[in-house]
Amino acid sequence: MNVINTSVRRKELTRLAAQLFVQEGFDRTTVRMLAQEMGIKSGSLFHHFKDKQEILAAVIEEGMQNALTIARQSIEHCSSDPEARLRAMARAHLETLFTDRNAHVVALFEWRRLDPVASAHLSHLRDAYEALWVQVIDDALEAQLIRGDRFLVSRFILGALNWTVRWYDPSGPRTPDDLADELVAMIMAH
Amino acid sequence: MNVINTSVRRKELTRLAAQLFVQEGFDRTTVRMLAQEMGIKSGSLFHHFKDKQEILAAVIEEGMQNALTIARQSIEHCSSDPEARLRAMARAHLETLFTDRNAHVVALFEWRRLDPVASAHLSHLRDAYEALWVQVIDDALEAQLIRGDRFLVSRFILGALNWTVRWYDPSGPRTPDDLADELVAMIMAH
DNA sequence: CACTCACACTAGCGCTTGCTTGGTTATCCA
DNA sequence: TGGATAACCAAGCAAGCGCTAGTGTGAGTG
Repeated sequence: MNVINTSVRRKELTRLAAQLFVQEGFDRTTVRMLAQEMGIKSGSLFHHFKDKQEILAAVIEEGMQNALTIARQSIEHCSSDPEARLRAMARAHLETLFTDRNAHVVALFEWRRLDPVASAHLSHLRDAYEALWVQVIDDALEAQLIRGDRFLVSRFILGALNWTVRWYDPSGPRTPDDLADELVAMIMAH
Repeated sequence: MNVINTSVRRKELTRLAAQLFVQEGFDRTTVRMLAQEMGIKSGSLFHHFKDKQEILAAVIEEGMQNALTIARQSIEHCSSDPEARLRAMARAHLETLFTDRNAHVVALFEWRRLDPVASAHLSHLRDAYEALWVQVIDDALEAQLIRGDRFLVSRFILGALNWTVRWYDPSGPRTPDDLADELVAMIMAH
């Protein structure tokens, strides 16, 4: 009954749960469905997670940790040029969004199903992630790469990026990097 | 048991349902909760709607019809200048999004709960609405007001606009029109 | 060998769900 | 005045829900 996914088994179960949560939505996913997908009986599920809520928290935490790691790496291995950093951040966002799609869709659309304790805990991770964005956007604004109110600009950019999960088709001709570059080009003041 | 909201009573019930669906989500909203909010008993609810699904469809249809009406009016009462049209469209989108917020949040986030029949029917309304957008964006692209791929640009813009329901605070200092203007300014190529 | 412990099972409890039934009341037009 | 009709209610059914209790088992450890 851990807060974070220690065992390999639990990590795998979390991955399967994420898939079902995306497919059916958290509320419609029953513990019996989860158990079947995991190849066990519904009672056995509660050996790994203390309740259904904890499965949701595990899914979201897993996704957030990955996103944070990748975003930090992208920024570090990147020149200090504001445009390059903005592009790198957008690429990293979309990359995590689609390599780890299930977890992120759950994080975006099932957040409100978290109980207050888990929500408070995970909010810190989300804030840390958004802080990375704010800094990159601030730099871009200062360099006059883009224009506008820093609060609104960051919301619009994140909105446009997050909404991609609703329409983007990974099997289509466009790569996530294409999307990122196109978005940056669209908002840049030449 | 109508497809569209004919009676005044049903329209009012639909409005109340929309509010609850936003507050709790469709799945977590029970027919007993709905009935209580409407001031009737849960059984009586099925005199107005044949099942829970139909309530959802009524909510979404109501919101879509309103959005279409307002968007069409905005475009008509507007100069043919591409920038003015783009701005008008963004304003209309945000205006409906916040005057009729509940219905639109439901449409955006509970669409997948519709049964296939209702979904097919309502898809036509949604397509008609998006067609308005595509035309305005095409004009803006042709006038070189904005740059980029028409498909991606329209997705990004709608994404940024739709995502506002997740963070915008109507009691704050910014009006929906402020948001629309800021977004248009952000993506315009000066 | 005895012991622990992770993991799984069976069985089912207590409760909530969407929805139905059969009957009552208020309204309105012929 | 009478009869249709819309709107409502009390009661409850069948199914499904999250979760618990108690048990079995096979692998690793002293």
